[in-house]
Amino acid sequence: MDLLQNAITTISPLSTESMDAFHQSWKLWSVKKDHFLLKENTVSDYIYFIEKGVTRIYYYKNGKEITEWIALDGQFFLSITSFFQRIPSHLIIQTIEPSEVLGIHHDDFMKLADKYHDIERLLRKMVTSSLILSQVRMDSIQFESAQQRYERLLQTTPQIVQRVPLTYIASFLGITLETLSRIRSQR
Amino acid sequence: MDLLQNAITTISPLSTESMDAFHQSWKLWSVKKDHFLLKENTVSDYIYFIEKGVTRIYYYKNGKEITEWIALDGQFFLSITSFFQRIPSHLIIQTIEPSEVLGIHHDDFMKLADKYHDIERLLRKMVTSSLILSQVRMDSIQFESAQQRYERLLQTTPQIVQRVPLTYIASFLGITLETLSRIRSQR
DNA sequence: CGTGCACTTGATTGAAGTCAAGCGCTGTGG
DNA sequence: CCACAGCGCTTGACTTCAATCAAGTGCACG
Repeated sequence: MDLLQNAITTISPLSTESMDAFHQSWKLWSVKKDHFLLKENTVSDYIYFIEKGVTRIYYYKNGKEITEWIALDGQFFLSITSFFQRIPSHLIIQTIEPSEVLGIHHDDFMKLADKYHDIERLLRKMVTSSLILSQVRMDSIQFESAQQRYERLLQTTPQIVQRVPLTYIASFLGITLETLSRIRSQR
Repeated sequence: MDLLQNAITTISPLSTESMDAFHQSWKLWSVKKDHFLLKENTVSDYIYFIEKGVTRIYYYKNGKEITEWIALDGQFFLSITSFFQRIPSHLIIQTIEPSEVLGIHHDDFMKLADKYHDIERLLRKMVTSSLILSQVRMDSIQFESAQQRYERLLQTTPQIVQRVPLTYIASFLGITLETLSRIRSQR
């Protein structure tokens, strides 16, 4: 759990009391490759944190898989709309390596945020950084070429290419597998 | 100020004490058409709320104006990255009608969020809905055709077309003026 | 040993961008 | 009070980036 506690403190430090209460609310799952953490059309009750392993978040759009996010160790991930709006998610969350995954239930998180001001602040900061990330990603999708997006990925998270099949990476970058293949070949 | 108070209560109700303190921290500006609320390369200190009028948020990308957002009466707007990260913004905020604009300073908002738990919660909910909006918009840019994006705009905010020049709308939709013109002609 | 998955390569297509010209208001200076 | 400059928008010709469709290669593992 050290990795999680460390991640939390980096975002927004908690008092000992809050941290204790918060910390205890996380559950741990050790799952194998290709395990489903969230199935289609169910309400996503958890914010997850991946201690070890890789997961991808994807959904079906006109019969095709769209990878929305790939989370490597040390990252939080969730279905934003489902978790916050409490509506069934079209998203599917699946591990793509054997993984150690922590999760906190929506209701527990909200009760704690209500009880402890500093947990509410932590949540706000988590959402804020997610929002900033979302803006950066939108800009990337709108204005960068396929090539530039791939190169940005190589710079920010080079290990992703070693651990995740190209099909998922292509979809995550918003391009087809073929286009990604061509980009990779010409360098 | 009623419109603002109402908007706040809809997002997350505040206690009388919090609402009083919060309410008093907003300043009002009455500005004419084409007034700059935020200039390039300055830190954006305010979250704004438009009581009456229209503003657009834009920036320069390779010498071209990119309209990132258009805010009509009753909406909040801000430079997300600049406000939260306290870094100079490449964004420019300009009114495009004579407008009544309210704003709260970053430091005031943060002090209040620190002091009052329910104001922190309000801020969290504001950021959350902004995040959800950002996700929806990303999906739209990535998967919808120019035509579909225009039609979505017509459905969600039809008044925008009456009040905002097409150049800005095109840019807001992430398409060129020419493409928008062609879309509009064929119906 | 062969079936299928992960990826590559080639040919063709399509949506929207770019460049260029033109039209019709509107407002302002001679 | 007219003329013309410029803005807001339209229309046309051409280009481009990446998608789609279609084969094909090579490796992994059951």
